[in-house]
Amino acid sequence: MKPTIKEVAKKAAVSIATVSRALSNSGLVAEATRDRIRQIAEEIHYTPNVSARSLSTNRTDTIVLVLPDLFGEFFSEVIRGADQRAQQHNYHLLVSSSHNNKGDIESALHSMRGRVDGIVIMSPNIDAHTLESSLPKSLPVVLLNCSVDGERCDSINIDDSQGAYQVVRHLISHGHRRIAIIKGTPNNLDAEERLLGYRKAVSEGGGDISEELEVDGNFTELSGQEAVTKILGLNPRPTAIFASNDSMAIGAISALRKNGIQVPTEMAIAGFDDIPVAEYLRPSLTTARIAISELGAMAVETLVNAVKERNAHTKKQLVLQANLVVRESCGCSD
Amino acid sequence: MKPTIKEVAKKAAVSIATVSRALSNSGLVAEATRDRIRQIAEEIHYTPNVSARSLSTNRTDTIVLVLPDLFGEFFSEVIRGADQRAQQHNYHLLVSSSHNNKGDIESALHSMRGRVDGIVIMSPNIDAHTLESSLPKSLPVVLLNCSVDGERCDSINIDDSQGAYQVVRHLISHGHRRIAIIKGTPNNLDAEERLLGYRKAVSEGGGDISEELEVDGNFTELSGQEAVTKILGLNPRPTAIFASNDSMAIGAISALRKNGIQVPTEMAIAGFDDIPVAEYLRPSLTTARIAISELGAMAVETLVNAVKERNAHTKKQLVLQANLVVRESCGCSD
DNA sequence: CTGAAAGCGCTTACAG
DNA sequence: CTGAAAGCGCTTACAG
Repeated sequence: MKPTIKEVAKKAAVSIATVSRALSNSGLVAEATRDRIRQIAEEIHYTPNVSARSLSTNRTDTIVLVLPDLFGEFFSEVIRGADQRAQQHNYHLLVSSSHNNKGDIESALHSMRGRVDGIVIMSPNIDAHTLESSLPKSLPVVLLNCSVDGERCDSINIDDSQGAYQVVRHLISHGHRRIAIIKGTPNNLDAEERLLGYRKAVSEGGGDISEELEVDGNFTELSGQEAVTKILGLNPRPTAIFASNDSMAIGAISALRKNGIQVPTEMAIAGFDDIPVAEYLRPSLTTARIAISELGAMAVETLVNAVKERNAHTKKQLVLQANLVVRESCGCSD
Repeated sequence: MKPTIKEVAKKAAVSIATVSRALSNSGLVAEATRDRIRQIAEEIHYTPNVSARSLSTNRTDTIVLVLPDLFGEFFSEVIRGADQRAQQHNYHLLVSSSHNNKGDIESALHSMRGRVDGIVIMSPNIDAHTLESSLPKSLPVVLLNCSVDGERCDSINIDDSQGAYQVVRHLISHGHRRIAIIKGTPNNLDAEERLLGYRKAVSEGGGDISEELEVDGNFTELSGQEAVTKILGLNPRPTAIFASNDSMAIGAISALRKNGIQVPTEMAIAGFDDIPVAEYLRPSLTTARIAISELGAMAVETLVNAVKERNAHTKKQLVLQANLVVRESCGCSD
């Protein structure tokens, strides 16, 4: 079976305490002893038992990333950034999707107790109370796009309203006055904030504000496609669409093309997120860029710091900017 | 601090053995006792210490998915399927990217010892020897798209050559005789197999076989874009392009459009994978469909079974079919 | 610089 | 049905 510290100790003719110290670089061990122990450990392929170590040290060197979903490039970018940063810090990364479901979040968080040193949770559904009550005390937590305020956790939020404002403002400045929005998932923090940014830009710019211009969506390509049907039924027809994320913009463009409507000449479109594929579409997508993988990396960085500080540090509230990227789909690439 | 089994035992006035049995459903415990213990555990928010349990049981209820990379929709779909199935079986999912790097794979596999009950590894780089030697004995392993043969592990492979064959055959049957291929990453198993399928279809169909038609790529959008430059320089110019995956097809279409070349009328294109976004592109992408999330789910299913069988089962070699999906980009949607 | 021993918090034969 | 006790494999004060 798997060799244990005892075998190493026996072969090296030392105590297990010395083996432990030699292998973990802690405590003073005579160089010769240490080298001998290391070599023997190598020879018999010894690796310390992780559970035993964790039980002693009360650390797991593992963190978890709880995401609402794992569908699409947005989340894969978050994971990529998180994985990379976790590896840099020698942490293992557990991932878990909560399906935006209260029960799933609670059971996920519950089952993580003792399994991880800290938690990054992205839970944009507006349901602050539930989330707050199911968060473990005593364990470092970083909140990503959560509507929970309070100084108990570090948090990172995207400046959604500002990003949406910039995008719509850009459309306005190029003459559009009747701009539809495809909204994100209902009760979703990012969706709400982007809607507010849209409204602010439209009203400031003297554009049409009306409920019929605010069409339902749920952040998927399919919902973007479906929204277009409604938008094309409006009278007068809007001249531009702001999709609350890139996936819906992709779906929308697809549907417009199917209907024989040229983008951007007959209908301008812009999205939000700047997922990697956005620049490779034709027309390439005008959008509000957020550094998605950086978001994942920042979250992990913040969490690792919290773990090192034993959660006794002053909690930070970070905001990640979203920046307008003008490409072809809005028809005003100047 | 976190309550332990002792506190529960004390409050319930029983031994810790009884608490353990009551909470794990194992062993007979009087119903009344069990209910009382459960209630107390609930009250004081007791959760068993995972490390202690693992140390005793020698199980971790965790599996790991080692991927070459985390970039793009392909891998995110694999993770999604794996996560879903792992949750169904009450396993936790660790993810790790190896960057297709020998050292990273070894250290990843090494650091997993004792941390997981089993490993799913996708390592399409052709480097069977290294991989085989760094695989842990005694731990269940499922190989995804690896060129390792042998009956020591379960394995799942995509039928790449057959999929590529179908796609190219389709192009041939619609009159194309000069078809370029954008190859995948060098020394990558899937890339090689797709190339073989391409060659077989072209030669059977009486198309042009030549080295200049086989252009380098590395599975990224950018490389697809770059490949187009070379392809457009060929004389005579090919009438169709088979990109070895969808991401490169997206990059290729982007570059063709930039060059003012209409897809599919002036140049037909097909990809491989059927990533979710493929059907929402305009033109929508003709491709070889593989059930990507299903691949991740199958891998986990197979692994969980191996864990339950204590790895003493007969190992299976599974092959996942790829099926032609005809859409707009090849110009022959009939 | 090294060792003996306690302790981390569980599970599970073994008795009764 | 329940308890006492051994044992899982480490780490880490405490001595020396």
